[in-house]
Amino acid sequence: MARLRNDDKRRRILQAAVKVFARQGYFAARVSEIARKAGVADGTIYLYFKSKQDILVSLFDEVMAEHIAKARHEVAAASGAPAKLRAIAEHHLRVLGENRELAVVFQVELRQSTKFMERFTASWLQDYFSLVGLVIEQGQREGTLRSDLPRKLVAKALFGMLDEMVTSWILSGKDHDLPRMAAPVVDLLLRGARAPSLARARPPLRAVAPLAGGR
Amino acid sequence: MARLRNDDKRRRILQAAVKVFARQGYFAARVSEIARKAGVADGTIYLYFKSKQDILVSLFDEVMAEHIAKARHEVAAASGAPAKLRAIAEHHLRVLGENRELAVVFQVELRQSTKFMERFTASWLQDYFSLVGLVIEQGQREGTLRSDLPRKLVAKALFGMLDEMVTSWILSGKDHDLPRMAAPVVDLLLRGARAPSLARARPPLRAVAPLAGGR
Amino acid sequence: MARLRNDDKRRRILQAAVKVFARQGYFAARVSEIARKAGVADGTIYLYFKSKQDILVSLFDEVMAEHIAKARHEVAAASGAPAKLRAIAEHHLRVLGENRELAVVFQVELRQSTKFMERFTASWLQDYFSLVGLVIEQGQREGTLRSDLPRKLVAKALFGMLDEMVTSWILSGKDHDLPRMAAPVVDLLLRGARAPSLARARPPLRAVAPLAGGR
Amino acid sequence: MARLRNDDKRRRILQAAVKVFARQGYFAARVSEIARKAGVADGTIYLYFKSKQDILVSLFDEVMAEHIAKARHEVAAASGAPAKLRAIAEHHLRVLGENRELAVVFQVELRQSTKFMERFTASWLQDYFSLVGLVIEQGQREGTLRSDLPRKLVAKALFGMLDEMVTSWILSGKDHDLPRMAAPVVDLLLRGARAPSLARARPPLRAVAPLAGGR
DNA sequence: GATGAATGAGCGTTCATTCAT
DNA sequence: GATGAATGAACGCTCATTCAT
Repeated sequence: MARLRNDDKRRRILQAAVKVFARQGYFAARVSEIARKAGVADGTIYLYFKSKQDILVSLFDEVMAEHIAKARHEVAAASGAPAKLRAIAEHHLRVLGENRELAVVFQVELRQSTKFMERFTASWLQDYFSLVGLVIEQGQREGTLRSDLPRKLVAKALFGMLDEMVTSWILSGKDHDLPRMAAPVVDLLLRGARAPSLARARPPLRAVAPLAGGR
Repeated sequence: MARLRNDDKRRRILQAAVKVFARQGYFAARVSEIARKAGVADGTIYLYFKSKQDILVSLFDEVMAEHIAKARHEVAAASGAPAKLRAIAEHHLRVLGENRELAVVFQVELRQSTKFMERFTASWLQDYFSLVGLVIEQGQREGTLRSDLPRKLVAKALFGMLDEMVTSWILSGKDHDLPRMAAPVVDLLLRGARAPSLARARPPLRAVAPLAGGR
Repeated sequence: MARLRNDDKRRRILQAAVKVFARQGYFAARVSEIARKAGVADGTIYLYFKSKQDILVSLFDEVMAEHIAKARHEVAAASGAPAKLRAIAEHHLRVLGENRELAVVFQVELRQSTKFMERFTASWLQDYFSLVGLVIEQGQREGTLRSDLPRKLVAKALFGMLDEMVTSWILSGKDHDLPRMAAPVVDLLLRGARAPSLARARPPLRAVAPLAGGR
Repeated sequence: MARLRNDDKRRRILQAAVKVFARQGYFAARVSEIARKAGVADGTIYLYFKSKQDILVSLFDEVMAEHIAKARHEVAAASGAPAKLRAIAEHHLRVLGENRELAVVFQVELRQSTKFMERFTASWLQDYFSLVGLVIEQGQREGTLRSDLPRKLVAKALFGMLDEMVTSWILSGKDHDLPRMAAPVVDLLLRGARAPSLARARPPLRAVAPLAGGR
């Protein structure tokens, strides 16, 4: 019971923090404004979090814990490495595309310092990379992906491409559908930009939908 | 003469700022420490820059102005879209790979706020994207790149991949050679990750050198 | 209770401010010294006042609010315009004569800028002038004051005379009794400096041109 | 020759200072702005004045030196104490009424601190008071002024009345003619505010106690 | 004499955090 | 547990003054 009430208060603080961090940026954000928005006293924040920074870190950890599990699940449900990569990309863009404020916090505020980024990298990003790595390995075994691919590099490349799509989407201010971009990104990653040589008789390519906006 | 002395002082301030921003982060950086490192009085900073933030913005603008010109030059010197893309990637990684502190400032500190990022995006990144866009267009005309490529998306993808390589390199703390990664990144972008289908008789791929390090 | 503590703290800050402003002048006064003298932390000042200037303005407003009421009361208690004018003068000199530090703040520090003075003039001084104006009007009706007096000018003159007495007293450094001067000042104002001529058959007074505007 | 050029520069600095002090107030005034307005370099100011404060003090001293002499002259030219008092009042109001900026500096900026005021009081104001004192003494001898007048108090009263007229005029923002007020002020001082009683057989005046102190 | 670039001391104010209630 | 009044360390920036040219 007390547990429930506490959890509720903690959640309200985190939700308020997302809004405030997104709007003002981490440094300009005032703990007292988070408290006001969460409907608690300033001091109460410190019953649930060690410090202002701990709010940001907790935010990140809890959102990640939730989504990394879901991502693994979706990957497992897809069959074939290409489909699994598409699932990863879709999940990545869907999670951030559904909540612009959260996306701002993840794309901008979490990258305030090498300290934060190292932490981010050491925990969640390694999981992300190894998930992609496993998918690639499987693709290589099943023959759908080139066997000479440097796996870590591909993982970083995929993350980098998607990350840029998200950042671009945030800054564009436009409201086009972010997850829609998963398909063309993965398509580019899989097929590459190079024109097929004539000798290879290829069917005409399905045109990729023109992309809205941006950055 | 006076010109020289001023320029020298301004440059020393900017150089000191790179070091201090890289080490402490923009917010934690103290103007007085930049002054100390530059060998000038605190007040002197304000003869050359309007504010602390103006130091960061000027840093960015001046470094960009210098390198964007060089990049165009190198692109012009390369022949064929694939080689031009490689030139872009190499330039990107070389500039940041040569000066880790500058790279930290560009990868981390400049992304402190949506304000900064919007500025960055509106100026330099658009140039970057349109440069890549032109190269792709040329590649499509000359038949080396797929004609159905969404140009803006490819530009963003390339930037995102390289950006992630730089960030990864910074955070890894290791000292492998960043520009070396230009080739495999562009190779992946051009050829894609997908295995060639058997029907297409392809020569064995040159193995990409295993990538060092990290993140 | 909390009310008491707050009021007490606020009062202590104002009292400390009077001392510090009087001794150092408003500009040279340090907020941290006011805090130290009031026995609170620097930041506490800003729980009660918006800014350093707000301390000065509040000081003025609160002292005025208190004394203007008392002055009206004393005026009401006196009978006849001459006695009422004497009451005003006595009150004026008594209030400032009782607290030299407060007098310094009122005579010197509050006149730092046209901004402050305009504020002062617009609020309290208008009240002062209209109080005197009413008394003069009454005196004219009851026949104790000349009917051709320009009321506003007399009000300004009385204020100016008393104001100079206070300033003079402050700067003299001596400790004679300020309120004692109310009688001779009012006597001079009432009777004038001119010697009575024994047989003076006086021509009717030329009316003084009505005075434009003012303050 | 050099003398001439210097004097010109010095004068230009003082003229610029009047404008800047009047507009911004002494503390907010920037030495560099005075320099700019005077058409000289910042450093040049310090060839003519010891400090920012010295500009203000010099301003005051030089304007006073000029006008006090003129005032004495005008007093000498008038015959009879009442006319002499009128001459003083007219001079006072004319000098300040002719140059609103100078008036602002004298009424407001010069009263920034007890330091300044003590200086002002010790020099020029004593001259003012003794000039008035002599006139009163003469009036008493010639029988035009009451023989029981406390001379110093009358001098202060006259100054206070005129001072308030000037301040009032500055703050009113209106542009009525200041010197015009000399006559009614002196008339009030001479005749007093009391209505003449027709058949008043007056008892001899109770002497006012001699006033202590200074200024 | 004149310049103006350089100096560096100095301070109002904010706000994360604490702790008595 | 919850409160919110109180704390006090911390710092970007200004500007009167100097002095090398």
